[in-house]
Amino acid sequence: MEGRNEYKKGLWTEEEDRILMDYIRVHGKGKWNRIAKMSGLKRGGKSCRLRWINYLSPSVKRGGFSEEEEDLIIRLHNLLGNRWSLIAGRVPGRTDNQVKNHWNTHLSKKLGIKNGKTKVSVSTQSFSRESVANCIVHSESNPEVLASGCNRESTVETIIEDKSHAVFSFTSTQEVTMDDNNSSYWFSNDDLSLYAPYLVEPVDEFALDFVWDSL
DNA sequence: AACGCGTTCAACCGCAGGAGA
DNA sequence: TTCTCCTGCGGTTGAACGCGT
Repeated sequence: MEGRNEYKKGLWTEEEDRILMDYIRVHGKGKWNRIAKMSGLKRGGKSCRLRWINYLSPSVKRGGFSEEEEDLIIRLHNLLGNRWSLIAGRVPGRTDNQVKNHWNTHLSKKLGIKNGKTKVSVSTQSFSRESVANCIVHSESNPEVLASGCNRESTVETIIEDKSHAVFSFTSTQEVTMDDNNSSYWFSNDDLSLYAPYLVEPVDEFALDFVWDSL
């Protein structure tokens, strides 16, 4: 059906927009496959639905995102992850596609998030649960060695916490060194959410002393 | 002016789940 | 219960655009 080449693809023309608008104005939305057939458009139902929801609907807000909208999206994304429709549902006038695109092209860069990973910088190599000031990192291959260095891309394997420390155990393709005290590590957001949610969603009482580095 | 390259975002794709026959 | 149709979702693609050389 839609998989075959009987439907037009690509950008919509003004004429197609007008036809779809006129049809919906008279008959209402829904039953998109029927609309596609009855309106005379050579478009699939899915394409018609998407065009209406993301562009033609009067409830869609055009133009750039405000700071308030961005802030809301960031907070909702921390809470919900990539559940764009849920996020969009709480940002008036914005569609899931708009929110998703804006996140991928602007906000992920702004926050230093790439490929689902977040860069966490710590000022020293010890990590106190009370002050949450520092971070102890042990290498998987050599548990005795404190890891340091910049931009190490890592996968958290385990994290052990007691009252005063959190110990990340991770794999890394890079050699672990013991040099500088100014370290940055890349951890997947999933790992952080699971093992150290207070890093992903800062909580005031922990008085986090870390920086979300921008790229 | 022409070209190459990176960025943006509209649109597509595959899949899952719900509704109803 | 099973099947078909419809809708909605998240990831991906590619055309259009802007900018630097």
